[in-house]
Amino acid sequence: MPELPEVETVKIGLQQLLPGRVIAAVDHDTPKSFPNAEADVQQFLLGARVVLVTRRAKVLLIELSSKYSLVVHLKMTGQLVFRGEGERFGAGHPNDSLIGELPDRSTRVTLTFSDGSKLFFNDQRKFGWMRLMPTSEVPNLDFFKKVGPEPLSADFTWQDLRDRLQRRKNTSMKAALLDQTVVAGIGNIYADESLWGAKIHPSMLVKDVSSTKLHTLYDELTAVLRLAIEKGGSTDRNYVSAEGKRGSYLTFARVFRREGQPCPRCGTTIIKSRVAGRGTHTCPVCQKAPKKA
DNA sequence: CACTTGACCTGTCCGC
DNA sequence: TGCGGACAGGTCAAGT
Repeated sequence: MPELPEVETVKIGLQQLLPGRVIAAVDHDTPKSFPNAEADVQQFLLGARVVLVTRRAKVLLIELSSKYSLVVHLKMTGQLVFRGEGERFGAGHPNDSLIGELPDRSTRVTLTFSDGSKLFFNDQRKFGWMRLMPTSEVPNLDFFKKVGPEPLSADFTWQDLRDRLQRRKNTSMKAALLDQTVVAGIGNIYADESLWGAKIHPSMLVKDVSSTKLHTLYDELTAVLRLAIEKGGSTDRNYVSAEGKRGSYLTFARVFRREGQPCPRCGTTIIKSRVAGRGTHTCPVCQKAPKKA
């Protein structure tokens, strides 16, 4: 579900809401969603204070005063929603919350803070997880050792994008952009949106795309990620912010989920196909398909 | 090694 | 209305 802009939006919300709160209790259902030893929970989670909330790639890091961190991956359908004590508002409430009473049937973990407020980890498909581990060991996770640079960091240049994509020269542009070891945080939505922006067909092999096009892709990718963060991310069905609010980027999307509608650049009907095993949206005129091999 | 495909889960939508 | 199959924004393991 959530890609970089969605996880960033959740992080911004949690960083405003959580630091200083002390964890008083935890409830969870499947070990898959919360794969932590009970002894660690007792010693390093309960009684710990939240110090800082950060993000790397699509992963959230909730740093605790115990020198442990809660590492959270929302995968496809995860949500992290905060509720103050006594708050039970749902859809239609003035705060624009998308979801209702919590916990609900997708709630996998509930953290209760000493002031009565709660953080709910919901995950319909159970792909996501919330893992407690020493903060110092987080960078040693396989995922973090392999993951590529943050596309919005100040020192990430178009040449970096070009060089890293070209490590996957024989694969499609779409597969290369989705590869988290190339660049961190890009998923299906922003891959399609940025490739449309740069007029690159997702099936084009990386080696067949010019440097000029890759420079344009860098501009489009960074712009679309920034816009999406500004709009609070994309809500298709599941995603909500830490406050339970929808993101509005899809209102601005040019091709994603817009099959059958006109291309905003040339008016041709947007089509949906399958590239790299994923639903893929393109303008058949703006994005010229490579010749079949 | 580089690259692709299937598995992990639940819910929803679409066609018959 | 019911049922089967395809599909959904991510990542791994296993396959070619």
